[in-house]
Amino acid sequence: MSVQSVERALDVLEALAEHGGEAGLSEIAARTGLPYGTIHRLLQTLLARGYVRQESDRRYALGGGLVRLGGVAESMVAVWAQPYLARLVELSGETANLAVLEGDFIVYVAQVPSPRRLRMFAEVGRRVLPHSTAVGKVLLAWRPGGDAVTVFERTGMPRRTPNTITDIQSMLAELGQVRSRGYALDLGEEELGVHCLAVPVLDGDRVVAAMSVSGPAERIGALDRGELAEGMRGIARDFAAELSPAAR
Amino acid sequence: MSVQSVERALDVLEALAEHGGEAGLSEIAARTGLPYGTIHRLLQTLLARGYVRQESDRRYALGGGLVRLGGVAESMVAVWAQPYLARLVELSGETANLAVLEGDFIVYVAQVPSPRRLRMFAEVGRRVLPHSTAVGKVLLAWRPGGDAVTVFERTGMPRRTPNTITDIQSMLAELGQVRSRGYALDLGEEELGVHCLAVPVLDGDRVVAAMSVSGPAERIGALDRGELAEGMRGIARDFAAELSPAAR
DNA sequence: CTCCTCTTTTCCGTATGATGGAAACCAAGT
DNA sequence: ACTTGGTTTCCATCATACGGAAAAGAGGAG
Repeated sequence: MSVQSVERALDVLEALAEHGGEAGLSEIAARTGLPYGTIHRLLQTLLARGYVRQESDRRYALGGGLVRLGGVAESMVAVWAQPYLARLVELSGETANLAVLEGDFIVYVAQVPSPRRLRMFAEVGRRVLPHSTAVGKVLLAWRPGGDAVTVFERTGMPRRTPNTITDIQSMLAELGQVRSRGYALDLGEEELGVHCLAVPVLDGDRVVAAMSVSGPAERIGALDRGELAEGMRGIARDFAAELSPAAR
Repeated sequence: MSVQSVERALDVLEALAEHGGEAGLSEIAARTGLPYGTIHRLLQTLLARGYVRQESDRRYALGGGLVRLGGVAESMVAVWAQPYLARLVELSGETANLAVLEGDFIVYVAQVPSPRRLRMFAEVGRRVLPHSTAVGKVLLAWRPGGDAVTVFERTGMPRRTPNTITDIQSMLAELGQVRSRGYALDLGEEELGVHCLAVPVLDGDRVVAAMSVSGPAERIGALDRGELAEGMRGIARDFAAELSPAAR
């Protein structure tokens, strides 16, 4: 049914990614539980094709080939998302966005703008830090364990507006709340006067993306959050279903 | 030495990417020359792991897993590039950038700013169209055959300034020149008053990235282009050597 | 400088697991 | 209902990946 060596090669790449993109042979062995000889052979193959590179201290790291494939894949996701984002716009009347976590940044990969005259636009491709956005909170709230903490340690939590949450304790509390109520808010924390509401796109219990609607504070404030979030979760679920129909 | 099934799985992924990220089984077979049964089995494996997804019309497409790995890999490249960009700044006195082609967009993945008071800054992560930048020209000039044409067909070539090259014939001539002299210029084609000079980072004869320096027209104009380009090519070569020491 | 330890790389006989041709299946159009 | 083009499944065969263990390197400590 499934090709063992390919699965293992993927295990190796994932182990490498989880180690921050760089690891020694033995660290990979510890993570994957595979014998040294096997890992080494797989790495040689990936190396020859440019999907892994070897540093001077003979540690291994993810290589440029993945950047290429990842880019193509990302542009596809944007296309698939279009109809779902359109539904979000219809539901809320506001601009809808799809964002993913890439490294430590939030990247907006697709958008459908609101039909209103006054509307948000966050150009597709823009990168922002996670702490000041609703999509960022969603993407981190559903991550395993201490992921969020380490991300914030690396990026810091610079103040963007007076409303930005800049201390890690408050943020962790916020993330807990986000998780329990199923959606995240951004009340002018990235830009004053701009509010957002975001929900996760879940594949099983793994978050693969976040969808949000954003617009001027007054209009967003006038909506019934619970109801809106409920509708958005439905759309996010449909989208997730299209992304991985019966995978795993 | 090398694991056959992994190599073939990579062939399949690359074939998919070259087809624009989406293809039927038989199209992949045509490209790779592998038997149907084999490809199908490999695809099932990649499918189960989320690196490929299947559309409702049972065609295959690159999946979300690649976005994740690609993101991690990209953030690594930025780190490795730092010292080389610093050398570029030292050489030119201007801001140095590293950019890659991601889908149809140019993405700036790393930057070291100039020490001058008046300096360029193009925030890392920014996406721009290729036709109006020196890095864009470089990345397309070294691509095989008609790649450049198809990219421009998809993106169009919107006028950014009076200097922007907006017609495809002139652009193809420009790319030929870029290739023959070994570097590309942007003379205020993306933004008036801002000039850039870019060189390719080559792995064998494949472009993996482009490095550029950019600054105010007067200062860039005062430099000896040939000499600067020569120095930059050396740095780009060193960087390429670090990226793939003895690969392929 | 030499020894010792830790990590990476190479080797090779074995049996596991990938292979691919061909047949069944499915969808869509005629 | 039939034909066609593409996709999925099957299975006997043997090429291939496997992994234990030994060799080679790289550092660090004495």
